[in-house]
Amino acid sequence: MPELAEVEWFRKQWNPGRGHDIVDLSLHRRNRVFRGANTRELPRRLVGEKFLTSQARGKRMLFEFTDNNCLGIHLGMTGKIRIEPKNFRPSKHDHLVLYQRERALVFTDSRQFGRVRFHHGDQRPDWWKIDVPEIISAAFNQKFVDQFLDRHRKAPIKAVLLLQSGFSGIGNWMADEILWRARIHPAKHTGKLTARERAALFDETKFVVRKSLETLGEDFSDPPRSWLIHQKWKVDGICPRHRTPLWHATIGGRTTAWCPRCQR
DNA sequence: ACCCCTGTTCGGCG
DNA sequence: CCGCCGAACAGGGG
Repeated sequence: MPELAEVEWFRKQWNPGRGHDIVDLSLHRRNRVFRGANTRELPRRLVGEKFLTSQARGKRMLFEFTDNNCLGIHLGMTGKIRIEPKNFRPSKHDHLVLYQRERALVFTDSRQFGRVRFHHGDQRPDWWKIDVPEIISAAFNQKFVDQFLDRHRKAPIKAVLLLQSGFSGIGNWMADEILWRARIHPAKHTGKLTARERAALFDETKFVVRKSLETLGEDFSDPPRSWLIHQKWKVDGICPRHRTPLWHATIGGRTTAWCPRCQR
């Protein structure tokens, strides 16, 4: 389920463990979620250290520990983060468990499209340095969006909204929500967007992200009832504006829902 | 059985 | 070299 707002909520689930030592650790080092990670060094370095803090960038999360250790976690399609009691016994898909004296911090992912990275050193790891402006930041402005759209003129706008190098943290449902609000057909090629459409796209991206963080990101509560997300997966989904039946197609490689009346 | 999936990466192709 | 597209990854649910 995770796009930027859900990622933000999952990240906070480990907050009760901040300031407490890791006293033991469980992982299955051959699992695909650890691809590229040094799974011998990870337990050796982390046990005995204190979990300090965490942050998110788009769909990526960074968890920081004492002695210059950090974990990067990406949730992929089915990744989840949660807290369990200190005597928790991991099952098949609980790939990483950090045990503290009072609780266990668990990362689970049935499909293993997610990923766990580990880094030790006083510099931030290269995979965290990637410098894409967060959508809620001032650096994500109309100029940045226009330049990004210009670099991808031949692609359908739906596909461009899914590119993490420009729209950091946007995924399939947020992309559809933004296009519906901005009244842009998802298959429209980016180079054909008018200046008015580009401005709407920028405004609605900011709006959808901000409102999603206030609801899903805060306490996992639903976004407003008037949003497209509540209709897009229904067989008989309708446009929340005027009840026109939604259309569905694969655009940009992903299932897409839109209103044929609002979005042309 | 068969088809679907809120993500990313890689190889082929134009 | 750039950028677009489809396939692959893996497992659970309808």
